[in-house]
Amino acid sequence: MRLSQFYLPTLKETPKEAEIASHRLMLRAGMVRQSSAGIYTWLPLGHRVLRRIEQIVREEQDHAGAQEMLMPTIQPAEVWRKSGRYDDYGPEMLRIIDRHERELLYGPTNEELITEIFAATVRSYRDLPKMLYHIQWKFRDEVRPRFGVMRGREFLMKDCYSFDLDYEGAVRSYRKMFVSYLRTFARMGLKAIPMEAATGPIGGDLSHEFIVLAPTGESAVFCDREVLDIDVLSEDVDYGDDGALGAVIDRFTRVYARTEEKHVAADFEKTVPEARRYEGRGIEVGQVFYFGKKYSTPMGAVVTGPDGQAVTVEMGSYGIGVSRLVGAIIEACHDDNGIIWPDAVAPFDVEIINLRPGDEACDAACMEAYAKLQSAGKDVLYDDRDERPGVKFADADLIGIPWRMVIGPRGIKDGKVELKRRDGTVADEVSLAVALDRLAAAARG
RNA sequence: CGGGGAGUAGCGCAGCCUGGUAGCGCAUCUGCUUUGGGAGCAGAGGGUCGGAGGUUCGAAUCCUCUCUCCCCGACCA
Repeated sequence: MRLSQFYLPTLKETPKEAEIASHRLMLRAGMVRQSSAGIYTWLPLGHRVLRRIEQIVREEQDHAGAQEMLMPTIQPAEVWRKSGRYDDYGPEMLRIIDRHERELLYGPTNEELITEIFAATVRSYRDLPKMLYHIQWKFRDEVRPRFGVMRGREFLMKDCYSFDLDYEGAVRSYRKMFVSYLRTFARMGLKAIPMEAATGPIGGDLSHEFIVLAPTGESAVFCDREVLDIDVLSEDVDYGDDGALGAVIDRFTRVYARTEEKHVAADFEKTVPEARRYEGRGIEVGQVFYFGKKYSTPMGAVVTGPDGQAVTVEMGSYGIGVSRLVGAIIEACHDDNGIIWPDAVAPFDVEIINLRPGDEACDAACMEAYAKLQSAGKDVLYDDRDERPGVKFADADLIGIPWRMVIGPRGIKDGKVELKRRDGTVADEVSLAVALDRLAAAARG
């Protein structure tokens, strides 16, 4: 993509409503525009990141054995009456009346809908277990939306639902999702720590929140630093091996890691040596619940068991805040000049900066790099704008593409280009050919 | 929902107290000069002053009502 053609309305000054880093940077980098309180338009740069995050979530869900589907945003009130939540959910639920005076709502979550579909279509224990998910926009009419996309009213969420014949099966499903969440967040370059959680209005008795450590997070968290160093990506997980899943989960859950609500200072001090105590703040990016028959009973999700008897299925639900993750990643990955995207979610892999458009040697080198990187499968942003170098550097820092190739007249006469990582780990002057080789070899994350 | 604050050009703001017909910086457009970290000069365009009523010869400014947005708190992917 040529930057001169790209729809990227960056801002030099910060709109005054934005308080926290991710919100400021998303507005300044031209990723989103606010439409009304807690509702955002995703501009091309932001949309690219959203899609990449969504894709990682999708791949890990599929890998864990879940199947993707798509439920509507608008739901009938009727199914919520059946579960008893229509009145319980309160003013957070956006209620809608259509032209026939039918009561509808914009879905804040989908337990009712999926359970109804399941109940209507699945008859036998032979069809179990099942894990079904979708990635769809939700609406919760928050009293006070804030922090940009981190607490919006409209947000993109992946929600998965598991159906099992018995408790043991439900726990197996829970474990699969637990491990897939560990992998999902790790792939995005995040340290997301599972912490014991309260179950809230969704109900149930087994739940963990996944918390990304960030100083501007909404929850206070306390954990053993040991949990920060666990690597879940280097080993390949066999989702069919319940023992292996249990072992991974145990490594995380045996050490102290709790949010404020569950924190007990005396336990923390007793079980964690002082040097390993981490106290900070975090952002909740996912939560997993086991809730048994809370919905399957009222909604009639019943299958025939092996003995011919009717069995009410065991369920769980598993959410990831996809749009919130965009903000959470920025909170965890930025500096004073802008965003520092982890490779896996970056909107582009490489940015080429032409310091002197119109200069024959610079233009030729840039076009060569642009073409070769693209044919090597890289997403390339080429800053071919007729702007001064300072403007280009400032914008590049702001939008935070992981790799940067700077091509200017000073270097090009010695046959050199500058190759830099936005995170500061690489800054070299090398020949164009060497730079291209190194970028071609660079992992995308 | 309790408490606080703000709506004036795309963004950031001044003007309001003490009414007299809207201004600054950045951005945008044109031209020239510049070009390795947000350039300089010259010129130009752009505003129902959130909205509705009222007071007045006259309202961005005073009064009443209203809408929207933000911040702190309580609640939440």
